[in-house]
Parts: sequence; structure tokens; C-alpha cells
Amino acid sequence: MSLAPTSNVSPLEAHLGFWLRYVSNQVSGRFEQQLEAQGFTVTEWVAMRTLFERAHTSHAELISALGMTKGAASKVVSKLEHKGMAVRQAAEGSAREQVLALTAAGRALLPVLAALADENDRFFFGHLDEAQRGELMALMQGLVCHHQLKVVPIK
Amino acid sequence: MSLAPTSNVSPLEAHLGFWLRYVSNQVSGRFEQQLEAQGFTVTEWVAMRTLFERAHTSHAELISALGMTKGAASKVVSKLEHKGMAVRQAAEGSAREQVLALTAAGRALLPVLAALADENDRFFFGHLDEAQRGELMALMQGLVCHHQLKVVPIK
DNA sequence: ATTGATTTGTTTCCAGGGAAACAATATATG
DNA sequence: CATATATTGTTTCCCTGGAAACAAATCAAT
Repeated sequence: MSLAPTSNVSPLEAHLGFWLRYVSNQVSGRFEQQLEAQGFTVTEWVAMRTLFERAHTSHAELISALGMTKGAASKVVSKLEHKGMAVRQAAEGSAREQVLALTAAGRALLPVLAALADENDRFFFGHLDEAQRGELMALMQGLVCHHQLKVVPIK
Repeated sequence: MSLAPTSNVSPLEAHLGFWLRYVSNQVSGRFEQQLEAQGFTVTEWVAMRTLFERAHTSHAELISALGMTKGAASKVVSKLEHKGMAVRQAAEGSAREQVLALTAAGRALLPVLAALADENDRFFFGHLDEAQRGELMALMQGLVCHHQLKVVPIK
């Protein structure tokens, strides 16, 4: 009679982190595909959505919203510029700081992308009832709160 | 009297996908750091944990466990080989198929990494009571089930 | 058995993002 | 004011992973 020889190593599936990552990857992955059809990445979407929030956004605000390094953020802005969705403007009292803004084209396209985001969320979570969705949302926000994670949108 | 001019665009934070991704990134990010201290990546961990499960694993099984392309999986194996953690062996009746296995060093190190995984999960979810953890686990597995996502570990 | 198609694994090329070097501007301190 | 330091943004280098070209081996079919 041998005792479980697989030792004390717990399976991958025993971890909540495992499931969270797995489901999250699926959700983001599908959204990525939807966006790709419109020629954008998830990062670009978050950036555009951020610029949309306020007419003028500083580079620093964008960095924090994207949760990326300044270098990466800079490249995203360049991408959006090339696609004609955003512009870099000189800030009021500074020759160094920038003000970022969507172009008219960017503002026009935004609701289209937003609809994709809504649809994707409905697709994955639409079958849950209101209570379940609330529970999940509360659990996630509870984790953010408990661990003092600053809410710095997405990846 | 102006009506909400921000239009009908819902905020990023309205989406469950947003929160899922955010929390998941934090959880995986911390684990990544823990692993880095031991000189490994999350991908390498998943690969090693997979090889540990059974003494001999086919390349195909690894691909499915990693949820990556064969090219990427091939590179991971090479990395583990260089680190002396895994070996490629010729399969029994085939000059083409491989059998992958951990080295003694790999088997020795595995419990150490597994402990990091356990610790990370405790760190993030340990403050929840059993019922809440169960709820979260059930919600995630429910999503996988409802959408017929094949459980192909992590990213 | 030979040729063609499929499968298996590796390599090459490309895109995205972090780290850090760099450039340009602003601030502090003598 | 001049120079040192700090801040802001860009660029370069590197690493990871996907796509697809490639190589090698197996299988099919005549």
C-alpha cells in the first residue's frame, strides 16, 4: 500500500490564480480578436478610451492608465498618431510636457470600439444573473482594495 | 440644460473583463517576480509542473498544457534544457516524436517552485473565507464550462 | 517501392513591452 | 548667472511569443 507518491506538490488547477489567469486570458483574447478586425490592439483601445475621458490628457496620466512604462506608452501614442487617432500637443506653460488628445477621427471611432468591449463582456458574462455578476465584481474590487492595488487600468 | 455629453460610452471599469484582467495581471505579476528570484519564468514553471505530472510527456501534451504554439513550446524546452532542468529523449517507436522529461535537478527544484505558487495564492486569496474562495473558483470553472473552453493551463 | 501529402519539431522573422541609455527642458543652489 | 540635478519624453536593445517557412520523418496510394 503506497502513499500518494506524487509528493506534496499541489496541481496547477488548485490555485485560484491559475483559473483567474486562464479565464482572463480567454476574455482578453477574444476582445483582442474583435479589436484586430478594426485594426487596433487592446493597449491602443485603453489609450484611446483614456484620452476620450478628458479632452486633454498628460503623458503621465496615460502612463498610469495604461500601467506601462513611459517608453512603451510613448510608442503607443506614436502608433495612434500614425493611425490618425491622436495628436501630441505642446502643453501650455512648458516646452517639455505634452498634452494628448484624440482627433475627430478618434472620437468618431471610439463608440464603435466601446461597443465591441460591451459586446465582449456580454458574451462572456451575459449568462450570469445580476447577483452573480455583482458577486464577481465585488470579489475583484475587494481584492484590489484589500491589497491596496492602485487601479491602473488593464495591462 | 445639457444632457450627459460623455455620450453612451461605458467606462472601462464597468466591464468584468477589465477587473478580471487587472487582478489576474497583479496575481501573475507577483508570481513572476517570485519565480524570477529563482531564475525562472511563469511559462517555464508551467512546463516543469507539466513534465513533473508524468514521467514522460510528449511535445504535443506540453503544447496543450502551455497553451502556446509549437514554436514557442519548442523554445521553452530548449531553455529548460540549457538550464539543466529537462531533457529531450527520442520516443520509443519513432525517430520524429520526442519524449520530454525533467532531470533529477528539475525534479529536485520543483517543490521549491510549487511552494512559491502556493504562497502566492495564499498571499492574494488567503484572507477570503472558504466560502468565498469556493465561490470564485466555481464562477471561474463555470465560465470555462459554459463557454466550452478547453482547460489548457495558463497562458 | 516511389511519389505525394501529413505530421512533428525547429528556425526565422516580426510585433509588443520592459530596462535603461539618451536628449531636452526645468529646477535648485552656489 | 552658471552649473549641477531632476524631470519628461524618445530611442535603443533585448526578450518573449505568434506566424509561417522550413526540415525531417511518416503515411497513403497507386
